Amino acid sequence: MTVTKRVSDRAYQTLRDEIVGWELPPGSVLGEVEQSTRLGVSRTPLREALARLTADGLVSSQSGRGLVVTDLSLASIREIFEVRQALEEQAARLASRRGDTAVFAKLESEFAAVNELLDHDDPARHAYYGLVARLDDAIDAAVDNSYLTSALATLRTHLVRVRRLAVDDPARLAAAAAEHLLIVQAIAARDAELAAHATQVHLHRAWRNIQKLANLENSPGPAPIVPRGSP
Amino acid sequence: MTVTKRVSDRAYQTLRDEIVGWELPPGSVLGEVEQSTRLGVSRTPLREALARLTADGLVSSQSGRGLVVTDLSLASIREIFEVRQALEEQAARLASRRGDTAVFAKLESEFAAVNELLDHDDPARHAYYGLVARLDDAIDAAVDNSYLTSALATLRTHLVRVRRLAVDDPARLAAAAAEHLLIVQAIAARDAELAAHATQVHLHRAWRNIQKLANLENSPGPAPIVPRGSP
DNA sequence: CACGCCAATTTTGTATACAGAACGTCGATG
DNA sequence: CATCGACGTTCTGTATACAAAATTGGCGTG
Repeated sequence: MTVTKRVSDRAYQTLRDEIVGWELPPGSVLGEVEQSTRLGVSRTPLREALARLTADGLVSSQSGRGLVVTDLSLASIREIFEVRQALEEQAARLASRRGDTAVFAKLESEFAAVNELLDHDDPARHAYYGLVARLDDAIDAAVDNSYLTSALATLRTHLVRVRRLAVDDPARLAAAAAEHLLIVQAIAARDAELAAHATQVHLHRAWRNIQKLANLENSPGPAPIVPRGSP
Repeated sequence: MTVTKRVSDRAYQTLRDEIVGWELPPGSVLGEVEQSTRLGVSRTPLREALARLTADGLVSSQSGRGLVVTDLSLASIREIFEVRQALEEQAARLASRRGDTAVFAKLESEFAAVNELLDHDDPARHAYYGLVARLDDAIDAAVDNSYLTSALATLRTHLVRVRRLAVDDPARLAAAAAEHLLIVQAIAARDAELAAHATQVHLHRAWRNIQKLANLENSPGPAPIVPRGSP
């Protein structure tokens, strides 16, 4: 357990968790004095936390009128996925070349048995997402590229926020697990091209699934997935 | 001329320019009080500037002992290029699909006549790099993806710092211009695949050129390109 | 002579106070 | 009744003061 003693780090993590956990939904305005009193910290460390969140792209200064939580329109999710396509394909390629085969072989066996994880009714799918997180960690370690790793980290933060929109689809989850299995197999077999292509397939299907869900919720039109609003 | 009135922004831009301009070479330690007195600002806005530089990856906290300007080893440049491969290929693809053909056709004619720019002896190659910057801007506008654009912006900041290592090679500059020409032609012709491949070719050659220069300077060994030191 | 510990100083992290700017509101006037 | 302007409130941005932590130097001891 990494105990962060810096107050600004605690404020950052708290706000970040609240944003990705939808306790602070898109459009929420974050006044400095308001949040500093709420979190019990001074304005100085809070400003540092907000600066980091701005750098992450989780909040942005809406026309000078305070900071607001970035919205999650379908268009912005598409933008995230376009970057994700580029970075995750590259990560899959590099991991195939540099990764520890044994590590990915073990992950392969775990993904092969993922049905058991999905059967245990775990409302938040903690076991499954934990396995995916361990795959992400293994890829990060394999690529050994701090720039790529940090870029992927911020992307994943945004994707956790998106996840809320797509959780309730067990069929999609099982399909995603199968797609992950192919990616891990390719990396374990040091097949960079297959890993890259399998990653593209996975992201294509994930994006299509999000599009489908968005169309179901508020059909039709290019409207934002969630209405703006404060808690 | 965008006049930045915020003191923290001025401090950020000043430090950023000094870092990419090698006035603050890699390894320089940036004490808060030292820099705040030097720039004539208080510590609070300076800390915000340093936080942004940290987010950019230009400075990092070296084991708690103050902030230091990130070093530019050959390994770190390779990492930058691995991310660049992924993002610029994607940008080229998307620009080919979404770009304004007329804009890129005009840039195409300018790159075709780039020899004239390179003939005028401009020590800093301002005209040439200005043209490249306009190409970057056109691509940013074409891709219309804020996440991708901001990621490319930070990458380009690092690349300006790298540029110092590769300026003195007119033959390479002419070759790079020809490579850029092909990329622009492909985008103007809406040939996404060719644009992607031409981008890969360009980045491959640019990286090879940097490797060659690094080997010439301090052969052999995986040593950093520049020795660490303060000004 | 080397290793370790203690103290002094510098440095970072946090809090608060002050100033300036922007937004909203209330009132007055056309 | 609508619109424009001025005032007040509230916000961000900046500076400074305070506290805590870490490093460096020196001194003592093994």
